[in-house]
Amino acid sequence: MTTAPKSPGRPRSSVDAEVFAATLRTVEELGYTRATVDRIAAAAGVAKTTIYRRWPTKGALITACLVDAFGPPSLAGETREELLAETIRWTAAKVAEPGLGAAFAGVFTDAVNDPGLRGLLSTRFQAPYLAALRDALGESDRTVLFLIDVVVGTLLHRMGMTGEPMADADVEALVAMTRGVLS
Amino acid sequence: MTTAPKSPGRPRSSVDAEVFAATLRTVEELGYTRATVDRIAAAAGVAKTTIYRRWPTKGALITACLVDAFGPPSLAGETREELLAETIRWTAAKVAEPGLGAAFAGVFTDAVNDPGLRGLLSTRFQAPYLAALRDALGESDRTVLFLIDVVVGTLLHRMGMTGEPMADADVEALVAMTRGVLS
DNA sequence: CCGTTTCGATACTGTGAGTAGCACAATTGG
DNA sequence: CCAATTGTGCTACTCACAGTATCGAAACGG
Repeated sequence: MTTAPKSPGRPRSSVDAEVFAATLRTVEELGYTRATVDRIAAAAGVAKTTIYRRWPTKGALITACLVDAFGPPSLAGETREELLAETIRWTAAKVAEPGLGAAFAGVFTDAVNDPGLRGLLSTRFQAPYLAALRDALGESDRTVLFLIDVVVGTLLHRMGMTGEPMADADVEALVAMTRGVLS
Repeated sequence: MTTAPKSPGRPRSSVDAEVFAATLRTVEELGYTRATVDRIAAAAGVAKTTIYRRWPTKGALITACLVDAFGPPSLAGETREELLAETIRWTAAKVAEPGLGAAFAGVFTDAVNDPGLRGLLSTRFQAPYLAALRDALGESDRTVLFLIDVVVGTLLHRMGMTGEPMADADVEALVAMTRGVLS
């Protein structure tokens, strides 16, 4: 049991899912910058203060939203090459989902000059995938981090420069290119 | 002669170089977000209004600063492989220069949700390199754009996630990985 | 009923981008 | 020398948004 039903007082209304959905909806509609916390709160039918009671900053909210939307790492594939290829395709598909890519790029953007958010993003979001991939591929942290830089960096750069997610043909080029990285 | 010495009135004081230097200095010292236009102006010994008279937005200022700092594309190398490798090393070195990487990542970040800035960055900064590389490598726009996404995306992702530029060994891994992309 | 905690609403602070207006400086042309 | 013109510094604004404070009301357990 992870739930501790011991706490007194009014329980939290379960609106996390609604807030996450409203976040992605708002980001998809207005972009990351114009998706203000006020607007997200309004879209979720919730007071802004409620959001700030659960997530200390906008970056933390978006990070939690990303963690929720990406879900646990799915590691499928017979060989290591196939596993890596499927992971890249899965990442590309996630980034292409409405709102997700923009939210990712936006929070990443914010993180560049915000060490706190950078740590949060690195710990809560990237770390699980790093560990899972390291074990599944049997590669060093350094190699896996390099692969993450390449795959995520490429996908986000495309998204950022064009406003559109990467086309399937280019995703396959990415798959082919990274094949030689595995030891 | 591109200069038209025909204009009446007080000439512009030549402070562009000083402003660019102050911009990089301030970004290096305080990071992109805290490098406000007020602070950059103060560091350059210039009034904020003077900056806004020359560059309409902060993004435009940083973009101009990047164009100035990166300079024209240097295309050296006997073979196409060597040319690409040298270009990647040159890009990595530029991104690693104090302030430049952070400025690049910051403006890229801003551009994600600002179509105007995205166009500016794409036209004034990326386009010349795209054209030069396309001609020098004899590859399609699509392939060169893919390579730019990979190289720049990877370097910026590393910079963004760690706060530090990519180490030489990893740059060489990037060089090796992209070797197979050329037709 | 009571203590505790959350919720919604409103109002607020703080920061930074970008603008307006003005007095003064530096030019060109007569 | 003088007028017209344009750039500069300065001060003072507007506006948007992140994040905070406060307070009455609501929802639980005991």
